[in-house]
Amino acid sequence: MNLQAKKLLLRAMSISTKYQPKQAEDKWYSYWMEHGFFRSVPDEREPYTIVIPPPNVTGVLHMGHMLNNTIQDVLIRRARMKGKNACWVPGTDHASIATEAKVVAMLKERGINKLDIGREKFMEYAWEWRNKYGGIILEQLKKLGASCDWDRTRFTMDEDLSEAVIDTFIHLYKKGWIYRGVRMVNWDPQGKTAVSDEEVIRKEVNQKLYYIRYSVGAGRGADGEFLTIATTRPETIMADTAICINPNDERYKHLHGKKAFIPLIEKEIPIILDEYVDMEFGTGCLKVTPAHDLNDYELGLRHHLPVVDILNDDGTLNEKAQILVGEDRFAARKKIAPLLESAGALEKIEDYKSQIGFSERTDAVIEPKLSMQWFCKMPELAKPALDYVIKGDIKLIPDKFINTYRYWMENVKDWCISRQLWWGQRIPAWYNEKGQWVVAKTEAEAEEQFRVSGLEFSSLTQEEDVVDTWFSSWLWPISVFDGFKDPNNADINYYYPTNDLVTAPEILFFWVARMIMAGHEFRGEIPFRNVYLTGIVRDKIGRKMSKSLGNSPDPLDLIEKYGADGVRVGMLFSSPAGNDLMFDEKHCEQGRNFANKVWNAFRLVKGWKVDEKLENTNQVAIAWFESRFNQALTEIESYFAQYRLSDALISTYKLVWDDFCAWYLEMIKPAYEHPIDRETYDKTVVFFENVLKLLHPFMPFITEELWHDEEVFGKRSGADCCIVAKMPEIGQIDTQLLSETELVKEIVTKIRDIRQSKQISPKETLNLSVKANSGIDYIGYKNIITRLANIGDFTAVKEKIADAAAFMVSKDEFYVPLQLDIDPEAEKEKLLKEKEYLGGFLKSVEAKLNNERFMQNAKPEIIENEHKKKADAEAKLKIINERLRGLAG
RNA sequence: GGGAGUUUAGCUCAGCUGGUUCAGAGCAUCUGCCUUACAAGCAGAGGGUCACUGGUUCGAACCCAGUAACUCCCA
Repeated sequence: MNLQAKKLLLRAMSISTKYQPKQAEDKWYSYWMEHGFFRSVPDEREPYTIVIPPPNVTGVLHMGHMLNNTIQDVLIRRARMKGKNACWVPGTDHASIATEAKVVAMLKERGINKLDIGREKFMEYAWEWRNKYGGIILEQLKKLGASCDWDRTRFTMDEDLSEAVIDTFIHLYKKGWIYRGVRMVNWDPQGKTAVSDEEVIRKEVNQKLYYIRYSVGAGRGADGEFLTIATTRPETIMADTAICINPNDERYKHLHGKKAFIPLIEKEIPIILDEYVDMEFGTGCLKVTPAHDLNDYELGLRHHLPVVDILNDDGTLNEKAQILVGEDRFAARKKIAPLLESAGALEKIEDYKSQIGFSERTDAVIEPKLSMQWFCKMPELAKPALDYVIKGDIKLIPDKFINTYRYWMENVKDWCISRQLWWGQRIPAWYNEKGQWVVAKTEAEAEEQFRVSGLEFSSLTQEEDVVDTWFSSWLWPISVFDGFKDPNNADINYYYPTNDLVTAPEILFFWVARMIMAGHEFRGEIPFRNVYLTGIVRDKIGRKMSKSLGNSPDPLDLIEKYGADGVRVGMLFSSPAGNDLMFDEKHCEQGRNFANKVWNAFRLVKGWKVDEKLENTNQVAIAWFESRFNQALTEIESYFAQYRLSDALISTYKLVWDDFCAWYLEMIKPAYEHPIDRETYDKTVVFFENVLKLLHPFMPFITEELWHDEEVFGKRSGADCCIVAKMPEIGQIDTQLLSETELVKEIVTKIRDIRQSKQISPKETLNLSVKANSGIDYIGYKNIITRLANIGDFTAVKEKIADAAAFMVSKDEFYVPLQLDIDPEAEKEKLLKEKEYLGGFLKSVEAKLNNERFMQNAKPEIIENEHKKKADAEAKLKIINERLRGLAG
């Protein structure tokens, strides 16, 4: 049997050489749940609170959620282990448009039309849908290990939360900050609702620019006088109510005061003058369509033009268009071109690129449309919300977003809060038969108001519209703690303001800014202290990961493949705050490999047998790792304080893989089938426990799994879990020991290098001598060096040794006597190369020291350092010269 | 059109107040290894005009100005 086969057999018999995440994940997640470790109730400890950005109830977990929730879970687990009362509140958002669209689609499949069944029946179906599918995403979060307090799960349409929406609506209305009016809004013809400016996504699109002739003057047709306009929307010419030219445009001076005729329908419209018209664009003549363009609408207001709206709510042409009635706007656009052509009114068609608005939720092309909507005044809400961020009461991480935030808050427009949908909180306004209205919480209160103001009514009807989804989610940090219904309850007083909010920069204005406004308006304080803005998860070639592109891996598949811990580590490896993350599955693989490394390190320690009689020969290694651990811990704490999670993870990774596994465990590892002494073993077990704690926020499952190994850690009580273990605190750091050990590592590496280059097997024992010019006591590290480099004798000498491979570490000389011939020429070449380099270095240092201006301007410690560099280099040069002389002789 | 950001090794990114031999890490690559925890591993190695051009400075990846490319936000 060869070695490979033997090894495979051995593996099959003992515990697996590979970490198997699956069972551990299910087991420990249930265990944590059963023991209520995620549960938080107010107590005497300091609270640490995060409210989840509620994912859409229609949503399924995507990579953005993975990143976002991994970060939140790392923060919450860390806080928990630092002795805070950690509370992470989960929940979902009802997402008006998206959900209503799904339900409408579902009904359509069953042959049911929303309008036929009416509002109440529709809401029944919608609730049925959400009860069936609404929780999926939260279940998926559990697979990731999210340690949310599930008992606190909220939904933005829960009764209490909806009531808060209605109450705040009434509150703002009474303050005069909510009003109703006809305005140009962004109309989504597919969702058949208004959407806010923020929900419109502008994209550049290839279009056609149509040049259309309008005949001019009384004798139209006869003398053939016409003017030409350029438009991308020929199907709206029937809604034109004027032609506009720039009064300064010499080409059209003769048209002042004349009339033009819309082709096809031959409707007479005035030619008006306004400097708004860009003489350079198109022909310099602009068709004015107040009903279907925001700028035209404003132009129309200035010139008192009538408004002719030729579009239905679904984007088809209505009878006011006179022609193409019933056609969809895009179909009409295609069909009108030949009509114009045959009427001799189409001059030419050009290709043209321009920005068009699309609905964020339905991706339909947005139609500017005049309609009666509800608005919320923003300036007074925005002012304090801006101040909190400017003054630093709320920190944005990274702070580069402050500028963007400020710009938006200083240029904020009134918020269109009504939506022509059913799924959501219905606006509490009540109308009589004449269309007069009041705002009231209930019909009875509304009736009372009508009576008080002496208005007649026989029956009242409630406003059909619901409020914008964000009008409920802006209350989230308050409403999840019942802060509206019961403003002084124990929860809100304890948990609010929350600590950290982790979200995507895309919704900084949509959501974050408005939560700050709501926090100030309804509680007089900030809703959270820090906003951690994650990047967008992109694929390898920089495209945003999306379902429609099909470039996003299914997160659950990733978890299946690499384990939840592996995926969490993979997500965090390259995700500094605010920077987009170029996702590569390779990172998850690296995360999985890391878990496996920890697993195997544990197998090693677990396999050791203690011999109580043995003496501890590992004091130096133990002292070193202790210092190294504390040094790394200092670094990691500092990264966390700066929200540099990626750096914190990388530091942890290196501490565990390089320092603990590659160096420390190798330093103390007993020879095969040899026992270990009690003291070293016990210390190592403590180190391992500390390592597990440090790793836990990043890799909760494997750490919990190992934590409970009875053989190594003994039997633990049911509540003694890694998830609630106390995070290690920074202890003593022996800097001299640390720096000397770095030299020791260098010695070991150099010896390994000699073996590699001279083809000496690692199994062959070599001897080593040191001529320590620096005065460092290398013999004190004898145990470490002999074990790691397989050295037999290690002695200190006063003179150099002949017939030995030589190398230098710092300014100390090391000799490995070898039977082999040493090639003096190669040796000489190496030394000369080093000498040349050192010479150059020394020259540059001396140049600095001889530079008067450097000596005048540089800080004293810098100068001192240059002196030291000089002395070191000179010492080293001296040794090299001696050795060169030795070789020559 | 306005604003912000990015540009450092093949890839993803660090590099803080300008000052160590400062040009770094991980991944990938190459070489050698089944060495009794781990081949999902170990040992070693190579790899960069710090986008470009100027300036400030005793000294610049870092500060300033300009240029280019890319990204995002707003109109």
